[in-house]
Amino acid sequence: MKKPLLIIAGPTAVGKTAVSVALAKRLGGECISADSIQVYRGLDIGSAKATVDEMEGVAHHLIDVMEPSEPYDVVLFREMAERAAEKIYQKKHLPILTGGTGFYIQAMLYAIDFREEDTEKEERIRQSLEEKAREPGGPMALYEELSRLDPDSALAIHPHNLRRLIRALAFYHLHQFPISAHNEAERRKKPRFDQQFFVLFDKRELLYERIDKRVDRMIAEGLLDEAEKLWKLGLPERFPSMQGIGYKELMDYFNGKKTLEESIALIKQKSRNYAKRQLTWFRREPSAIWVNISDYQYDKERIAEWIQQKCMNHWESEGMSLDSAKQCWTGFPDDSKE
RNA sequence: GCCCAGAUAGCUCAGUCGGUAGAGCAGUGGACUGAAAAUCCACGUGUCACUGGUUCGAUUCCGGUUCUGGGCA
Repeated sequence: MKKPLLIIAGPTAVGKTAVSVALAKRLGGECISADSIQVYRGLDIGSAKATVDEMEGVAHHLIDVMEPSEPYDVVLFREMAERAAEKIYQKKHLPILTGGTGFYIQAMLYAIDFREEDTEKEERIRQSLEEKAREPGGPMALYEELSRLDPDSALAIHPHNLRRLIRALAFYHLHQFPISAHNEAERRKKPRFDQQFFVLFDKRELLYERIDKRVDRMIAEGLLDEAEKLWKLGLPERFPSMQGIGYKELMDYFNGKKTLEESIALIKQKSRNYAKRQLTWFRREPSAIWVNISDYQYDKERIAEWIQQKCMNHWESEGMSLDSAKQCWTGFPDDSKE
C-alpha cells in the first residue's frame, strides 16, 4: 500500500509556503522543501525562505542543511527527502512536499533512479568533455560522438544543449550503456506514493506584478547584504549556490559590471522567466490538480481549507483518517510491513 | 529663435546604393531523468512620425510639418 504524500507546487511568489504551513497545521503535517536554493544556509531573503515566524512551529526539512560551498543536486535531494519522509511517517505525520523545483518533485514521486556513480570518475570524464567542448568545432564533434554511441539521445538532445549533451556522453562512458535506454525505463515508472498533487497558480499578469513587488521587498529587507556575503566567499559561478536568482545578478553589481538598478531589473526579469518555466514543467504532471488562488481571494486559509477537504475525502476513501485530537494519522501503511 | 542629430516590432536599435523590412531583449508555447532558480528549442505584418514632390514604384531621395534629444543664442 502506498503512503500518502501531499505536494504543494507552483511558480515562485504564488504563496506556496503560507498555504503549506496552514495545511500542516490542519493535517498534522511537516514540510519538506523541494527547492535547490533554500537548502543553503545564508541564502535566506533572496530564496524567499520561510522565516521562523512564518513556519508557525511547523517542522521544515531540507532548509539550511547545506553550506554554499557544497554541491547539491537531485540525487542528494531524493536521498534526504526520502529520509525526512520516513521520519515523518514514523511520527504518524503527513509529509508535505513544498516547492517550485519540478524536477526534484518528480524524482521523489516516481523514485527515479539516477544510477550509482563513481563521482570522481564522473568528474574526470565530465572535465575532459568540457575541455573538448571548448575547442573550435568541439560541440559539433561531441554531438557526432553521441550520434554514434547513443543515437536515441542524439535525437532527443539539441546539439546546442551542451549541458545535456555532456551528461549523456559522460553517462555512456561511465556505464557503457546509453542514457536514453536507462531513461526510457525510468519513464515508465508509476508514482510510488498515494499523492495529492496541487499546483497553485494565478493570472500571469498578476503573478508577474507580485514577483516584481517581492523583489523590491527583498531589497528593502537586506538582500544586498546577504548577496555581498556570498560574493565575498568568491565561489565559482557554476556552484549551485551561485545560481540563485537574486544572487547571481548582484554579483555583476559587486564586480562593477552593472549598476544596482540594472541588476534589480534583471532579477525581476529572470524571476518572471523562471516562473513561466516552472508552469511549463508542472503542466506535464498528469495527476496535478490546479488551484487558481484568486478563486479564494488569495486567502491562504481558504485555499488550505479547500485542499484539506479534497485530501481528506481522498485518503479517507483509502482507509486512512486523521485523529484530530492527536493530529496523527491512523490507518497509515506501517513501516514494518514493508 | 537658429543650428545639428534622430523619429522603423512592447523596449534598444540595424537596414533597405528606391522594388513595403530584421536582430537582441521582452512576451508566448515547448523540452527537460545526477548543475534544474540550471540548460536548450520554436514563434517576428510593423499606418518604417505626418504631409507634399520626384518616380512605373518612396519607409528609403527632395521640400514642409510635428515631436524628441543635443548645441548656440
